[in-house]
Amino acid sequence: MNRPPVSKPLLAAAVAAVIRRIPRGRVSTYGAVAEAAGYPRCARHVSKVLNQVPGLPWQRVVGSGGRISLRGEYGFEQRFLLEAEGVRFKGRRVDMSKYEHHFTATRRKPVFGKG
DNA sequence: CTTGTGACGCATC
DNA sequence: AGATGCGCCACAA
Repeated sequence: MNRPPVSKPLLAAAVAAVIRRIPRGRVSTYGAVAEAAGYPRCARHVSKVLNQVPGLPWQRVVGSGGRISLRGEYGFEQRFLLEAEGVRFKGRRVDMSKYEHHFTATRRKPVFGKG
């Protein structure tokens, strides 16, 4: 199933909003952020948003499996910032079993009862 | 229109 | 576990 081309501003806003929901000391992945923002398979765009939108907790977005995608100095910077907020690593990867943040499913339908 | 590129992700060797 | 290939998606040349 194809999807029409994404709208840049909408994607940027949605993705940025999702990234802002990642709590301190937690991480998410490019793919998961894209999906939670409503743009599955747009992982590559997430990195672009991280680049263009200032003030985001950019260090909390890592590659699948907890890998640091950034190369060189920026890679060290990201790891440093994450460890500074308590995220532990297993080798070169974030220990995702402990630190991956799972977004609460976007609720599209009304909920009855206590909701 | 074709080709190359990227803070991606998954399958395969 | 590390290296490669290929699909993905938008953009620049």
